Amino acid sequence: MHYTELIKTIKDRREVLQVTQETLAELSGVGLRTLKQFESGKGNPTLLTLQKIAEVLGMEVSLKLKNISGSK
Amino acid sequence: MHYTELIKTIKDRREVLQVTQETLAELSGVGLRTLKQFESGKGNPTLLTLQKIAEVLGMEVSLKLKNISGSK
DNA sequence: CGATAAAGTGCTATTTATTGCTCTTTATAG
DNA sequence: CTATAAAGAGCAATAAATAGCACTTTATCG
Repeated sequence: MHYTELIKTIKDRREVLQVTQETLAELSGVGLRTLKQFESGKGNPTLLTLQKIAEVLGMEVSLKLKNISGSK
Repeated sequence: MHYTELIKTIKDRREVLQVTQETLAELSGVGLRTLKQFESGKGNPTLLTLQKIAEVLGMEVSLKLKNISGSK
């Protein structure tokens, strides 16, 4: 997943769950400023920050192989 | 994927490809020190750093939903 | 139009990641 | 045991992420 895709995934997921940035920030323990920066495409969050955000949204950060045609 | 799993995934993948930390650092543009810290479990890399490392190893960082029983 | 809620931005202090250098530790091979 | 290669770690400078505060922008509603 490209950088902008990751952002969109988080953003979309948050909107599906109808959670505001403010609420997500509180629930995840990530600063509101950090979350805003990230979602507006201006951040380079640490892995920990990304994991905390993903966790609240019922998601997880993972690493997967590219190019594997049989992966689906 | 939990934090230690992510590290292990990178480490294992690097060893499968028989690439040293030094080579991976050069190819990815990430500092050797940073890579060493990460693999030894002492880092909290930025998303960009993780992406650069994963890229060279033919992998990618992704976000996926948890709890979906039918995901496999 | 004005009011409200949510998102985005400038500024800035503090913390932390990144990096190179050097040194140590841990295999592995001769 | 010695030599070599790879990985790990202390130290320190620099760059960057985090975070709060206040302000602006945008969208929605009455």
